[in-house]
Amino acid sequence: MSVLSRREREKLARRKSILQAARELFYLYGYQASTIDKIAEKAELSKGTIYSYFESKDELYVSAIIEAFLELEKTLIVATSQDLPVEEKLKALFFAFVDHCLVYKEQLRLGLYFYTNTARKTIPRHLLDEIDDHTWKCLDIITQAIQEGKDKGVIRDDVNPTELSIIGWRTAVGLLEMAIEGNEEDEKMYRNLFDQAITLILRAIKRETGAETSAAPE
Amino acid sequence: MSVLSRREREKLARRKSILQAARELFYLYGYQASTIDKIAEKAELSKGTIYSYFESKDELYVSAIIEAFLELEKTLIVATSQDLPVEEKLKALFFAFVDHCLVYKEQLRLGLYFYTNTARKTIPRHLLDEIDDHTWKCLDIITQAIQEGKDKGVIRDDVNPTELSIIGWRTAVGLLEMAIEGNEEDEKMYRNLFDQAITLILRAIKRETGAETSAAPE
Amino acid sequence: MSVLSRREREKLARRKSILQAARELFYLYGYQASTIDKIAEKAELSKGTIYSYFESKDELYVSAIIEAFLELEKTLIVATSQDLPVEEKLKALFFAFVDHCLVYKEQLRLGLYFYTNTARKTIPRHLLDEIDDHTWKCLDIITQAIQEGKDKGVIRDDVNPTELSIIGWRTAVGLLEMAIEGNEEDEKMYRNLFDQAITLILRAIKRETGAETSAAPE
Amino acid sequence: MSVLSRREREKLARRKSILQAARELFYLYGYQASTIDKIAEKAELSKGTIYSYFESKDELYVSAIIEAFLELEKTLIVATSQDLPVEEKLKALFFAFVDHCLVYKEQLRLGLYFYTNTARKTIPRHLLDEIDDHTWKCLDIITQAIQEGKDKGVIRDDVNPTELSIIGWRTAVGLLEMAIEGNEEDEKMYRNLFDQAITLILRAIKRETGAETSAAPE
DNA sequence: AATGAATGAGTATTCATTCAT
DNA sequence: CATGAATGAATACTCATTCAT
Repeated sequence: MSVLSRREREKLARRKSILQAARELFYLYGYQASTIDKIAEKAELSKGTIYSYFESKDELYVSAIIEAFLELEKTLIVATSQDLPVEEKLKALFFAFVDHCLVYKEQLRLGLYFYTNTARKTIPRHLLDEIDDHTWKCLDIITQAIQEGKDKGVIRDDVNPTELSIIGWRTAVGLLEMAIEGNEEDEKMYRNLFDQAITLILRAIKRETGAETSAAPE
Repeated sequence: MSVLSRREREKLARRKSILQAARELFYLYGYQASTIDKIAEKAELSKGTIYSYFESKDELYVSAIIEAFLELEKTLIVATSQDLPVEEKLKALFFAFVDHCLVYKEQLRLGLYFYTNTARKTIPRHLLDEIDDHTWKCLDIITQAIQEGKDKGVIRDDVNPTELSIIGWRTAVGLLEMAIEGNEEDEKMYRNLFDQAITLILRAIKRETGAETSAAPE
Repeated sequence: MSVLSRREREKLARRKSILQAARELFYLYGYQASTIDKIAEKAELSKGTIYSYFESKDELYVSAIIEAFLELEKTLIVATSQDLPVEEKLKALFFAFVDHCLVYKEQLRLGLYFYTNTARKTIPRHLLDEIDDHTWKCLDIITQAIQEGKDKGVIRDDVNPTELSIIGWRTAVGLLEMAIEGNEEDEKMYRNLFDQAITLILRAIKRETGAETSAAPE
Repeated sequence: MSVLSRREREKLARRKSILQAARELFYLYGYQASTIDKIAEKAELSKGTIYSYFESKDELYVSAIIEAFLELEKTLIVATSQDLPVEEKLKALFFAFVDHCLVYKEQLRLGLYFYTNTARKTIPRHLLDEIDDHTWKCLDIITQAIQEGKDKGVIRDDVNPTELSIIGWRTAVGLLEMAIEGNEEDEKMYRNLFDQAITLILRAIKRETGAETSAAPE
């Protein structure tokens, strides 16, 4: 089936295992503390090999972010493919993102560094663009779900789907950054905050149906 | 007036100028890339002098965060002291925070690093506590404004002021992180997003008074 | 013959050359003044390479002491293996030690620092133990020679071999510390002092044979 | 009585207190770790003041050694002034030195550094000479006591007083270096070693009087 | 004369990257 | 291709010494 030779398959597998090791370490210890030595050791490869797959630590780092994005995309697609009422679907997407980040914490950690760092100035443009592409792909999935809600008349007309998707996304990010630093014990508190946040957003964008609004008729 | 000797005043001024230099560099280049050498050079002082004012780079860093918080607190207090209707006041607080961060961008950058970093494990506990204290002080100002809104019957009963203040704060942070990376040209777009975000929040927490909702009957 | 690969042999050789450079510098300039930079330069290697062979300056330092001890041990074993009368053997051991230190002066210097230094508190226990082990191994060689003398009835019964070996050792050390500071011209004077010292010790511990003491009354 | 003005007396007192502080710290923490800052703090003076009394840390260090020598000299003079039999007096001198060093441990510590260090090359000649002078003064006291013993026929004719004084001195130093590093618990062991050492020396230099040797005739 | 703030050369150590084998 | 030894620039921090007040 596969048109890849054994060699090529091995190369891909090797690349994967480097990325895997890198992601774990980057998440656990941050960018600086995750030395190429440690990554090589964890990947059970030599330092030199790392460099034959990635040009620099920075590229490895960005590749790790992209890898995380690929998984996130898959998760979001699964979530959006479910046949759910609009509100439920938006909630599902919100939590798909939140839960994905709580499991693959490196996604956020990596992203945090990405925003913080000088890296932004040293990383080659095409890699930055690639990350932006992935960000937009994810946002698009959410945007479409919102548009769908508007089409169905469930969401207010004055809602701009793109803007709302960004706001929802960044709200989640803002809370996640806090959450992934918290103790395990605070988990419930954080879950509650996420719940409150999406509930609040949904309440704000729902169309006030006649029934509801004119609740107090007369 | 001042009971400080000239020497003491000079020391304080010098401390300020070190902090100022540090904040700028920390913002521009991040924690790691802002070397003590560069900070000293920017402050036009010698490395040794930096160390006579701050015990370590970590302490300088945390002090810079605290300095930024002190200014933020002042800004928030000014905002909350205005005699405004509840909604207006909450909006004012939201933008007081947003605008403060857009000017003193290091506030966010510093904070980001604070969340990201292993530093969290190496920074002395009392400094961490100090930062947490300042965070809570700022949140308290917002929390009180929300409570005020509940007391006045403008905000829904089911809103938990503390939780809402956190959600609003983190929403702002989430968006700000994106905004401070953007180009100047995108400024309007970001301003619009902030507007949308606070409008959305306010709409979601406002009590639906009979009058308002059924407002437009027919 | 050798089961070591070329690589392994090279590593060992490199390690030796680092130790050699370190020993010379430690001797010439003392611990503090012998910077890793200078050692690296002398060994014609980079600083980083030093650190791939030794964990820290302390470890390098202790390793240098141990290296010196290994050579001393060999020298003492050669001396003690000779088939000599007791007195001659003790004298041979004394001068084996003295001459070894006069050639490998760093042995003493290193040891001096070892005794002087705070290092004693910072050096990892197992390294300290290793040094102590080597010290005792050397002392044991001397102790046995003394015991042999007692067994043969040449040395007084009231001599405690262990204690005497320590006294002899430290007498040599005390004189050596002075000698290695002296000018080349004073060499004869020092040699004379060493002679006097060992003669004095031997005279004091020799059993007073009947003949000599004329003990045999009558 | 004193022809010194108050000013001068104060200066001398200040100098003493600096030396006192320096000696304690030099002994406790060694040369390197005893910073001018700490010495100044201990002496309850400012750093600048230290430098108005001593040209450099090195000079302060050498002055501390000399101060220790002055006290040692006094102690030895007291010991030698007692009207004791030759053997007793030599033993008294030996222990005067040993005990002095065990109390004023910095004497040895300082001396150790003195021998070890590059200092030897950086310290101004006249200071080095001064230390040598003091060393010889102390040795002279011992030398005279030995000569006295020869004159009285208690000590062997073939003993060279100067050489013997050096040997005894360095034997003590060799043992002391070991002793001052040992635990308090080992004190007895060390005392025993000192005893053995001086006993051994005395036995070796005593003239073997007919009476003594044939001691057990009859 | 005393002070102590400022200086800056000096030091151990780390780690991304290269390249000979 | 993979390896891992070697490199050396970079960095936080120290401390003897100076000098304006």
